Amino acid sequence: MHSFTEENYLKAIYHLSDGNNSAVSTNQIAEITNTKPASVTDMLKKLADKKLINYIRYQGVTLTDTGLNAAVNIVRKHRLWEVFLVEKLGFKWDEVHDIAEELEHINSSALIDRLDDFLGNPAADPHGDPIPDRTGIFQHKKLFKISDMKQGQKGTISGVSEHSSVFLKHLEKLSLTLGTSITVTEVIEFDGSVILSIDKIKETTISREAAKNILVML
Amino acid sequence: MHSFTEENYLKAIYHLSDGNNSAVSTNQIAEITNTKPASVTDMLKKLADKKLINYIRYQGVTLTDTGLNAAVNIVRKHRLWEVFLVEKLGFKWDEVHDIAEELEHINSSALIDRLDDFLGNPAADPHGDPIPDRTGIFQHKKLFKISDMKQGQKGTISGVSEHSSVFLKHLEKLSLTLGTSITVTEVIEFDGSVILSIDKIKETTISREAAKNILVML
DNA sequence: ACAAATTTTTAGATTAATCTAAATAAATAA
DNA sequence: TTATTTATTTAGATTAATCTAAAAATTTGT
Repeated sequence: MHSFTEENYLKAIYHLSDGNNSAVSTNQIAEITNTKPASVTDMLKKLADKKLINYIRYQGVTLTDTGLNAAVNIVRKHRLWEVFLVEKLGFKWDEVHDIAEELEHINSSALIDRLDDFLGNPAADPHGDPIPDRTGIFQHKKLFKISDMKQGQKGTISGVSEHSSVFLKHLEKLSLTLGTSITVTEVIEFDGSVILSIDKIKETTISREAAKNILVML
Repeated sequence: MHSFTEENYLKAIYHLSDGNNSAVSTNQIAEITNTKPASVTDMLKKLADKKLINYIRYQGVTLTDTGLNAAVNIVRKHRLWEVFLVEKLGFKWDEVHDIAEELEHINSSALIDRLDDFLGNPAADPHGDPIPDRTGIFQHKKLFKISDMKQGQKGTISGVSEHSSVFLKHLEKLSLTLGTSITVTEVIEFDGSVILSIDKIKETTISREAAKNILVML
């Protein structure tokens, strides 16, 4: 198995390459793993030796099949644990990230497969992110940013692309939680703010920044 | 917080000191942590510096109040996770130890207190070991080894003092699981074997070695 | 296209946890 | 009580993951 640290690097590379397996830079990895670029270089050499990444000096990295597999498995564990924390233990969606960050490193496929069944094989985590099945396959629906919607378009909030507690609490306060139906009433030209009607009842204005991070199913 | 490794040493010392906080030797610790005595000495110095243990060279160690507290907390987490694995995920009692060994290091009191409530604040784990409450207090009933029982005595199986998978599977095969009522039919003088009647129906013979590791409530 | 800025890597240290081999202290046994 | 055995500690190395400072490669801007 891979060390706790190696797993965190694989996960970081996975998240940074955005599903496309596009090349990721040393500095980007350093940033999200809270380490220095020099440390990242060391680890990249190690991961390359283990054939988990494709690495050429000065040219960034991509995950190999093995590395991608490992990364997807960590993501699967993270998201299933988040569902457990929210659905079974009653945590709020903004409280689960850090705990899941620890739980995702527990190593037992029997555990995770049973947990998956116990939770009813959920398709998405509490933030709407898709959960890969035990073979690593994602079931994703196409989602759109509110910031890309035009006046009059309707949709159902189905995900977020920013997971910070402040942002999630903010959304909760505005009743912009998963499953909520919204219609774009107006897009303000001045600053890109968006006025939404929620469940056809109340109206709210959100900043362009917020609109970019809320994902809807049309 | 304490490192994963420090926690394992504290737990080892706790288990070895048998609830009495009696002094534990370097070699004993090395044995159950699968390390060498020299490594243990190094760690003991570190734990002593952190005031988690009372350590005088060549004289073994005991836990300080802080150290005891930390150890009991790990035990609490281990046992609650075991209940979760058996009661909620359907694992057998002989399958949960290793997984709980990993889960016990997850650090979040919110998590563990919610888990405790979710499980209905169980008093004991799947092997009958008592689970301390969030303040560290154990609720233990007095248990007796079958090997100490006399002919004719009755009791309910309420715990085991050996947790290996082989032993637990063996007990399961003999229907000697927690909650089973037994009566000592006969104690064989020759080798200390014990003949039991189970639920007043069938009879089984167990070795003295097995009898020493099954605990009953009279 | 070349100088300047940025990114990445190398070199050399540090810390935590471990080890082996040797030295020392304590316990045991003749 | 002295010699032997056993337990424990010290000394000195090793490995994984990190760091800072300096060097090298790449990218950018004029």
